[in-house]
Amino acid sequence: MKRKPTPDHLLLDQQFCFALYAASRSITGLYRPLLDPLGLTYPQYLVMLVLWEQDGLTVRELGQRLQLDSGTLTPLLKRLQAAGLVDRKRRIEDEREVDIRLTAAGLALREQASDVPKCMAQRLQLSLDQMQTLRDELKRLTRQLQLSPTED
Amino acid sequence: MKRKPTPDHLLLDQQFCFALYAASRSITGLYRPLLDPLGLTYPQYLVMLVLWEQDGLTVRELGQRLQLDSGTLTPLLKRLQAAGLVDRKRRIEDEREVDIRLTAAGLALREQASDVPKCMAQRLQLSLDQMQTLRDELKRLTRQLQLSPTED
DNA sequence: CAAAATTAAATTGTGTACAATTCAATTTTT
DNA sequence: AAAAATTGAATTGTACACAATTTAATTTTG
Repeated sequence: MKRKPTPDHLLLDQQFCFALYAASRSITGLYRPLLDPLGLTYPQYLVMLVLWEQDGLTVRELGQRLQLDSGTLTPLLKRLQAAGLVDRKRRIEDEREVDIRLTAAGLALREQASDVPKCMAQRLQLSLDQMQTLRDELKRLTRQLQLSPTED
Repeated sequence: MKRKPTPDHLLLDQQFCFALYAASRSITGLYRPLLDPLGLTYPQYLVMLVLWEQDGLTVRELGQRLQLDSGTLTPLLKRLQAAGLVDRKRRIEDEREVDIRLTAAGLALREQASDVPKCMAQRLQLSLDQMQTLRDELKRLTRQLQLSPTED
């Protein structure tokens, strides 16, 4: 008695989601050798990108930007603080909120990070155009998912 | 004295990699309500997909397929074993290797999982064609990165 | 064939992710 | 204004990821 083979739609190689998951981890791995010298992990680098863009955000605002909650951000930010890259202090206007500010060292690190995107782009072997197209499709996808989380 | 603004290439919204990272986590979140009833996490679901496709792989072979190492797989597989979905035992031919086999319950779960891909596809709001195109681009990207990890 | 090298899992340690709860501060209601 | 509801971080607990080390088994070499 033969066993039914796996239907096509359950094959790993058919899964859009695995392709995404694998690509995401692959790329994080590609960042590692670039970020190690800066003393940053990839999620920490993302936090720094946001702060370089706009300093003095609260944990909540950082979370909105990066789609991460306080359970992830609080310990991550404490590590950035321990590394001397950010300061954390309660807002005077509202003591519930914690203000995250770059230190001088944190701001200075931006210069060192300045080459990272170019290095990555080279390693990715994608044209700028391909990269933008793919990026925008992914952004659209993410936006779509966040608008209608369970409906449809 | 004005501070230099962040150069464009360091803006979060410009980052291809953040788009990928955010999309990946978004989609994992979308799987959660579908997989919860099966008692699986998303990475556990991926392991099950591989085993449904080909039963009796070693930890190493599973790792190759999913790009995960034993540090991730060993505890994950122990949890699947604790859930009664797989058996783990040393190979007789080579006692270093651990053979992972579906239990009857593990095999039976495939029927329940059968609708998951269709549900996901619906929620993603992408045509089958768009999904395949995007998937194949991501696969190509991952393959590319694994071929030339640091060179170029 | 015994020592050295290699290999496969497991273990250890660090750092995310994220659900759920807690705690304190602020707003809203009554 | 006091009680109730809400909000923002932090905390707790579970589950990945992944580098690095350890352990045991097998191969390769001298």
